[in-house]
Amino acid sequence: MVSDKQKNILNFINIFVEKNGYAPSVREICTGVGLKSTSTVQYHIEKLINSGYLQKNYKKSRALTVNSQIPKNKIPILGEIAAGSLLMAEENVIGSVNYPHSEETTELFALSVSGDSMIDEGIHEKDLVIIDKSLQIKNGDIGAFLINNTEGTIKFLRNIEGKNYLVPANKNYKKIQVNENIQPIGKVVSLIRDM
Amino acid sequence: MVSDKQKNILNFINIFVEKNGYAPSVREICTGVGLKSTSTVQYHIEKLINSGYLQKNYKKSRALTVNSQIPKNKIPILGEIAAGSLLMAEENVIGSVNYPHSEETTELFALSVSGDSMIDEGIHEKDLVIIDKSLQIKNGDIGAFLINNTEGTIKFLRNIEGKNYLVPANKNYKKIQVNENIQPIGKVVSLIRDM
DNA sequence: GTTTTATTCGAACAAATGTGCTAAAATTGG
DNA sequence: CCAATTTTAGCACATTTGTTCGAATAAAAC
Repeated sequence: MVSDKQKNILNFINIFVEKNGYAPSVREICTGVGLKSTSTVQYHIEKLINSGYLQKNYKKSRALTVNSQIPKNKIPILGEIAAGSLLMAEENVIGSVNYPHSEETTELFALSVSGDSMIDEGIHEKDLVIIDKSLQIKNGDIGAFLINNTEGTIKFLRNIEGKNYLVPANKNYKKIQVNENIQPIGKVVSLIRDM
Repeated sequence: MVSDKQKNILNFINIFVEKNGYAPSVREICTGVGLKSTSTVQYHIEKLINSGYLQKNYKKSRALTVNSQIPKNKIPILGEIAAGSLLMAEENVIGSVNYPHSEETTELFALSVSGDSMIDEGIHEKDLVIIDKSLQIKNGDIGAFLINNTEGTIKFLRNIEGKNYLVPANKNYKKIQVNENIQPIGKVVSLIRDM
């Protein structure tokens, strides 16, 4: 539907807006994407508008607005960690959430908490925990783990007498020694609860 | 430093950008704030630039950018609720945080939790609670309250035998009957914890 | 190869827009 | 009331900018 040149132009506009805070003029797009005629750019702009990627305001300068596809700062919410598939499979994405900090979102995802094994730490069922896959889980940290390639869980990681354990924050649950069936996913860096 | 008219103009630009996605022209500002001369607007724009509130690009149209004080979707974090001043005084804003939902932010603010009176609800010290001032606190809700115009606190609101109480979620604290010294601020709608 | 379609160019025009200058009016400070 | 400062206005000008038209070129379809 949209040609490479048009994607190119859309991309240029996006970058320009992000950098300058306002949209480029037709002529700035010209030089930006290597075209010599303003009407060529007009031609592509019209296509992009018809395809729903852009909006403009007749005869007003720098009045292009990009129909934002994916809002910034949003990270996927994963429902349950499906068997086998190690995370992030698009099928598992049940929504997205803004995350307060950090611009880079690739290593982050949110997991909806199930169960009450961390209740004493104030982590409730249905809370969203933000997990950073790039951060290693260290002794004393709360981390997300994958058990038997099936079940995702949030627990403390504690080293007791030289051995690593997943330790719940709930007297009704027991700690589990880390073995080959337990795979670390990432560190829990934040918690969001809606009420 | 900046006059009322200048604040007026800044506000107009902000609203315009939010609504249209691009900045207003000098003449649009003219009619927008009720001025008849473009040079008057120029005059104020220059002041705003010198004061650090605006930026512009010489001879480019609609190239005004507001030096965003509070980024979009970000809501102010209030440290402590100062005596007398009912909220939102700029002096009290110690930071800002993204909030996952809702575009409208005027009625929202975040409060850093102090104390452990709600620990059994999993609300910890230093957690951020998001408060919606426009939502009435109903029986059973967790709300933010102002006590003696001095101290801000998070508690359950519970109606017991026809009387309203602020009820903590911690056995070591006692419930307080709502009286004229207790003023509701808003409903707690979310919680954010960084770890 | 021919036709059709998509893309590009160049130039010119009109409108939108930022800017500069001077002077009047309003406000403030004494 | 007078002087200084701030604010406003009006107008003219140069530039930026979106738009239009016609034609040339390139790519795709037949």
